[in-house]
Amino acid sequence: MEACSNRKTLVLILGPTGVGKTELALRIAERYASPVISCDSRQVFRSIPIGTAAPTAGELARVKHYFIGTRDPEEDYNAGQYERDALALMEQLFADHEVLVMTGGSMLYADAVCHGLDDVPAVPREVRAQVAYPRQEGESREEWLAWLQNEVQRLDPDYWEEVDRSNPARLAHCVELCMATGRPYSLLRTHAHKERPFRIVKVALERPREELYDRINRRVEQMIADGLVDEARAVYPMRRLTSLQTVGYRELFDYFDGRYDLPRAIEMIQQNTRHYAKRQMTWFRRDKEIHWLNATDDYEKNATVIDALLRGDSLQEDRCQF
RNA sequence: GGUGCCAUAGCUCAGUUGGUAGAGCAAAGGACUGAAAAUCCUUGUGUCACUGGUUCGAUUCCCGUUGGCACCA
Repeated sequence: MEACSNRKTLVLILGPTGVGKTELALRIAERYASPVISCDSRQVFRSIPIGTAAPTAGELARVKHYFIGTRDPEEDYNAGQYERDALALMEQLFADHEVLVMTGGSMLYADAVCHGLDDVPAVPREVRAQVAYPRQEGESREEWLAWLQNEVQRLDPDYWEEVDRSNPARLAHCVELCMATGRPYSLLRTHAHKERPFRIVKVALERPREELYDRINRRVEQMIADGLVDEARAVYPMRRLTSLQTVGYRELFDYFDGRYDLPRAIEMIQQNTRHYAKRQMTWFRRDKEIHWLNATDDYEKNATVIDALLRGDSLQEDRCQF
């Protein structure tokens, strides 16, 4: 334990959307006099606070937050950028904090902070435009997928052996990087886990499926009552942007386009949010570093567990290697 | 009241010339290294409304019952 002289600790509060992360994070942050560092790929953008369930003005006033509404939806933002931004920020903050609280549901962003992504160059927008669907007027999804498959086979046969060949997002990313660098993407994929100069304690909230889904359904109703439709209408002209490929907006864009009526759009938002929560649970379940907390327990009980984890007297958690 | 049509998965429906059934959607499980609230993969849940008959065997054919729809009164 004395080998672990560096006690700087990041407390990462994870869990599916709607489980109750925000309130727990605020209280833990207050308890440790830490700001809250958001780990959310959509709350970073301004103009879309309602649909992304961003912290409210009241919550933002309670505790200093980072990465909430700090980017323009027009910007390309991604997990790699977030890794750099978050680490730079934490380096500063650790100068006068022993404990920092981070929370959010963006799985890849959390992994990027915990062990880093491979070092890959940024892909110029022109290259992305060449690969993006549709490549020309009238191209079908099938044609695009077939083209991506061909390109990956040609440019990166090794990656072809391991990719999910029916997943256009994966294939397109490979093609973009091959085109941008002139080398196979698989050479960049080392999956080396970077070491961080601080300790990481990961907790995640869980609650019974039925209860979670009920909270999600009700939260969507509340978002509508809070003005989500107007918020979506305001960003409708930018609907093609990556930042707006987001649950709560796509469905309303379809409603604006006359694909279905508002009640149907609301049902779709609820359903897609449930799907999203399910994917998050699948991801987090696999992460053996996570300590699970019952979201239905009271705050005091969960805070006590977190205190214990921070003291390092947990079963196996003291994985500090400094 | 009469006649006709319908009743099959959570929903919408297909189907079995008699050998206990399958699609879409919902749902569940999974994958995941720069769009990750994205993207993709896998899985089929059933007293085939109820009762009786014919039959080796009925979800399928026949009688009746119940419920729904339509038309006629």
